[in-house]
Amino acid sequence: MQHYIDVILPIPLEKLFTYSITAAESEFLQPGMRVAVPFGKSKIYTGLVFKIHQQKPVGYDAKDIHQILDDTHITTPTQLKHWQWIADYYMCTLGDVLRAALPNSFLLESETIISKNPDKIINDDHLKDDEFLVYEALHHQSSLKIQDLVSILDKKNVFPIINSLLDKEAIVIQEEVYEKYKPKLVRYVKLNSQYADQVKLQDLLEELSRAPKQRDVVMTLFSISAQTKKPVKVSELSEASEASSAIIKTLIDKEVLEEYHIQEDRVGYSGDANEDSKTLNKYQEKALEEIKQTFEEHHITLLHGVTSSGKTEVYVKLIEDVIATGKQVLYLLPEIALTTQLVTRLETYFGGKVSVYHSKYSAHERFELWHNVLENQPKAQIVLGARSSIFLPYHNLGLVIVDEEHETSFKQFDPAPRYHARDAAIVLASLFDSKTLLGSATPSLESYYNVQQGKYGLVEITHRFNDVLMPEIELVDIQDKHKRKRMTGHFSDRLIEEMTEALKDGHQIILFQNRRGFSPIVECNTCGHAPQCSNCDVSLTYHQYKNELRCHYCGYHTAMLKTCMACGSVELDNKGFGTEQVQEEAQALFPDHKVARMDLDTTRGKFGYEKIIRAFEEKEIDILVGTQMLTKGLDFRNVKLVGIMNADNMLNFPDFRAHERSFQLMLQVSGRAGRTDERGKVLIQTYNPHHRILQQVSTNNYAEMFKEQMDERHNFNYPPIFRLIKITLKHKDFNKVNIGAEWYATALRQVFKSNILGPEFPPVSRIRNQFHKNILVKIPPQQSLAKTKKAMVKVNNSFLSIKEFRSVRVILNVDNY
DNA sequence: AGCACGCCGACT
DNA sequence: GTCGGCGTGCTC
Repeated sequence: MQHYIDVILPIPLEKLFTYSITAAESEFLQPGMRVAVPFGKSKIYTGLVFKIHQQKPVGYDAKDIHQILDDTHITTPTQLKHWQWIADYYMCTLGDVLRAALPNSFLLESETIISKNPDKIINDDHLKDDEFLVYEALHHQSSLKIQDLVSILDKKNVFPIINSLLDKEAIVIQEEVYEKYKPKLVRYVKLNSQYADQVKLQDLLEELSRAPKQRDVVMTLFSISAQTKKPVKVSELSEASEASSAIIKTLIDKEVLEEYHIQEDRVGYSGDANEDSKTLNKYQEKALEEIKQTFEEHHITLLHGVTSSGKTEVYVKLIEDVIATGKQVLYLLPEIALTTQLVTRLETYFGGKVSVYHSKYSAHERFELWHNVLENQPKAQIVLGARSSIFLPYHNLGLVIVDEEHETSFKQFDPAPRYHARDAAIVLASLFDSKTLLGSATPSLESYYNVQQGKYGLVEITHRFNDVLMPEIELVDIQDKHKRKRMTGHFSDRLIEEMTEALKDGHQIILFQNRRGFSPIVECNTCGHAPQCSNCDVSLTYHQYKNELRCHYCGYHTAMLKTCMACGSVELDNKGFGTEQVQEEAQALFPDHKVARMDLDTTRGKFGYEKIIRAFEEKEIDILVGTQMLTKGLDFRNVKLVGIMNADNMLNFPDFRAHERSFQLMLQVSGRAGRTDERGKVLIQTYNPHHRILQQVSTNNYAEMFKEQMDERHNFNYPPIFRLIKITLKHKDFNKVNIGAEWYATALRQVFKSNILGPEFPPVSRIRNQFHKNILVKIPPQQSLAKTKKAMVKVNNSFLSIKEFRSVRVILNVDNY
């Protein structure tokens, strides 16, 4: 009996690949193990065993596998089911999912190793110049890699030379696979245990007073370990105390310090005492009870708690319950919120049971966490992670928490799989037959809609922790201020007043300026009106090259207006202002105070973000100017005032979710104000203080916002009523994209009629020399998703079978919002 | 996706 | 004459 395996390869091909294995191998192999397999003429890839069977493939001979790479499966059957769901739902291949899911160090690729043919002596005369160079180099070095050849020959394509050398039997080549992972040992120091005793410690310090450098080192060690409550690395200590390694070595030799090694294990938390979780206040207590109740009837519950209501403590209680039963917990957060206080907070409650998974972590760290989860180790019982942590090999997941559920960064846009981590996490939980808790102060419309539809349970917390009042929100009409010449740059007199006041009392200020989109929208300087598309609920975008206004959704366009449609003014403006300008102006207004900026530019470095946060917490910064980054998971105690510089450019953003996003963003920023005893204040500057969303923000009226926005979504057939799939065509040839997109859209229209929008150029139509064009498929609520996708795949296949279009890249993005 | 094969222009 | 551009087709 012949045995075969179907293997997932990390390439975007629809098919699985079948290899033949021996009977012994079939005994040993299980789905979820990795194998190295030959692929194509010369490559060896790492593949994952998907299925073991005895069906001989028709039409080709299966190759033998190269090697088995694992002793036990590294993925679980549930995980493979989940991946299959992701591949189906988000219209990508299992290979795409595999590549996103496995830490890089699992996916070894082969490397070609070139060495001399020992059985043959070649006369140099028979070699051409390039060949001679290579052969010559092999005299000095026994083996060479492709990269080495490239640099020796200074040529890109070295394969012809390798081939001719092979023909002449001068060399042999070999494909080698490397295990990339090596455990890493790090040197740590601690005070020798004999000095745990206070008296002995006193004596030691006394003794060291004659060796000031050594004394410094010991003192620094104290302060570091007091601050971080973590083991201290030798490197850290020597850097912080500016002591040479010789001094530290002396101390170790004198047995003052003790040296030890730890296998570097991610950011494993090693502080000892776990703090007991906090007692809940009555609102939290009630919420907790309600969550447990709703879990009786629903698999998913939405926790809608105002900012600073202490949702985290409620999560902590739920997590405690679940881990007591020995199950695992996944706590999903937007990437950026992970770098902050929250991690530390959970670590103080759960200590070594928390593991963090996050794209900033190295391949090694991910590799280790993977194993810890797979082996169901206690230290990975709670995984705190960004979106990619949904791919880990959970065993018995008991609870999934998705915090800041409304965050759009849960959706991956590029590359495939273009999954939404919240939605994929819900599916994951259901595969374990366990519960999901979504948390947000400003839930996404889709989740709240699901509550309304009875799919999710709902629990609300309407009081802030310690009964701190919600900040007072004031709208400042800057159109009026402009008219009355009460503006200094972008600052209204009201804002300056409040800022002066806050600074006088030693409070801190946050100024929020959302970075505007790439293509500017047009705004009337007199009335603030921005022209809207007549078919879609979005603002039109100004396109300089044609001097026209366009809608990016339906393609509607019109010549650039000469006068404002609302008030007739000729002062139409399309200039934006960003955080940098705000920072400059704020500094000029308050020269005696420290103003800092937090946006993509200033947080680029590895710890840039933490540095600014730290500085702000330590009150080294009085005024912090920033973008949306400010809204995520930060807990500043001393902020009294939040200023939103211009609410309009958020509201007028050309996206059907602009209003929802603005509402969420503004409430989230507002939540940064007044977190302790004093009531905070929020000033929102706008040209349009009567805008419904601004009214709803100022009264914190989520229900009304939800209702009105849902009406809009109903009227314009947008999610969550309709579903969306975006198709992007890319090619470096402008015409090809144009003609191709037209063909594609026409083909789709034959099936879906008017539910196809576009093709339309995106705001940035050329990226990296590739032209882009978008088609939007709207899927009515009654229409089967599976059938829709099937029909789309069919269109896609016929498209790609047309010769001229074969080179056009097609990207399918399901739920592209 | 890679990567080889194959067919045309511009240079040592 | 070759080097190398990228169109085309294939990978178990």
